[in-house]
Amino acid sequence: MNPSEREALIVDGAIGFFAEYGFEGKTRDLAKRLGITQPLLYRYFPSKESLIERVYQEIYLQRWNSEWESLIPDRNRPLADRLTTFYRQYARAVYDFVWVRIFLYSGLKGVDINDRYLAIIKDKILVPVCRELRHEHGLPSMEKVPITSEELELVWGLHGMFFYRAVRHFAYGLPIAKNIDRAIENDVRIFVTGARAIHGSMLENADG
Amino acid sequence: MNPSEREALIVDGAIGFFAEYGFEGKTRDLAKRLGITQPLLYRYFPSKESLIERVYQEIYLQRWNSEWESLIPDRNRPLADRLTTFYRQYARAVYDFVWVRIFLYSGLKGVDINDRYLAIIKDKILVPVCRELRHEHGLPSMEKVPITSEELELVWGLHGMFFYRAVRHFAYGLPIAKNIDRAIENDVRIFVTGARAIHGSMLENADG
DNA sequence: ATAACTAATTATCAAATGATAAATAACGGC
DNA sequence: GCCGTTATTTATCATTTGATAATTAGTTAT
Repeated sequence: MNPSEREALIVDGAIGFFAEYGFEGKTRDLAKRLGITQPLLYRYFPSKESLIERVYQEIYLQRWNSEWESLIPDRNRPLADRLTTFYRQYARAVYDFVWVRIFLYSGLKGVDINDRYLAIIKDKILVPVCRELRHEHGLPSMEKVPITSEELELVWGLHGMFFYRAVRHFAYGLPIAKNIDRAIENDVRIFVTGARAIHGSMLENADG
Repeated sequence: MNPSEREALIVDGAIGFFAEYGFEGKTRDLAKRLGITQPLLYRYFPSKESLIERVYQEIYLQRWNSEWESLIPDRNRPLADRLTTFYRQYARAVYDFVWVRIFLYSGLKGVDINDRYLAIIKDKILVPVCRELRHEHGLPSMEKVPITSEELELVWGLHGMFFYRAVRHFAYGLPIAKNIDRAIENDVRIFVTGARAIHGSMLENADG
């Protein structure tokens, strides 16, 4: 088999394998799953750790759509629409066995790539959503009144509704809503409606 | 040292150790952390797996308060109060490094104790919350119209806001709200307000 | 067809790891 | 203080595991 093809096969197999067993999964078991011998892995990757590193790259870099970053601030559309659209598309990217589990395993392991990834979520999605909520609710801009930890917590709440659904399903094997699109629509409606009711009072007695 | 004391020390140490490194953590490292030799572990537990089993017992059984099960249906108090009280108390029990991480590690590992635990969450808390919401919103009782997967998803949403906060903090090391009690109050207000807005329409076009 | 190259396998190493056996240290009762 | 009991340690085993070296098999160019 030609090298680039074989390499892709190994990486693909490694993603599924580590997603299932965690990064302590044994190279021999991975090789068996791939139908190759264990030393062959070392012709393509100098060490197990370097293969794992490659798995991170593959998993994280491929599933982010930079259009989302311009979708959130697009005031031509109602905010609820933008949020629903974003989370539905995001679901198509990350409501996935291997993604969710590798994200959890690597988080528990403390890999730095998670920090970078979550910083993107925060800076490119959550903070912009806060900005839109301020605008929506006629509250002072972030330049005038900086974002508070309580406000950020509010939007992490929406993200939590979304992400915990995946944890429930892919980590704990529980059933989730049959109609994901509708579930996401519900998440967003609850969030938008609820946020309207409390966002204002939040900024009055802010303590950071 | 007397045996029961030593055993408790080992279990305690094991909880913290496995929470940090996962269940693939090495018995020698655990022993070192405890200031004892590795074979001594085997005088108290016949195998590593049995020690892990013991860790599960300790973690899960100790942190459930059966009073919560009667708190949720107590119609003398406003539902929002009951929910806020429950989640604040629950936070005191489970917003904890070792609990959250062992819960995640064991979930990914597929240990059956998680199924049992989550079944309790569902049957003793979430379904009852649905029942209260039905009552609150003047909707038909669950005996007349059985709970739908969409409704259950709604209350899992609140749970997700709550639990993902812990994941963010203890798995990914991110900062969370300074004032946890207020954050929980916000979760509940968003949920109750939002649910009021969508719960009714949910039961009309229900498809299970 | 054969040489050159390289993909892949077999054989193997050294360290790590769960577990056990034998030896030692500590403690309590008399 | 001596003796039996047991908590604990030292020494060690058998496997497992990541990694490497040597060998074989398969492909391509001439």
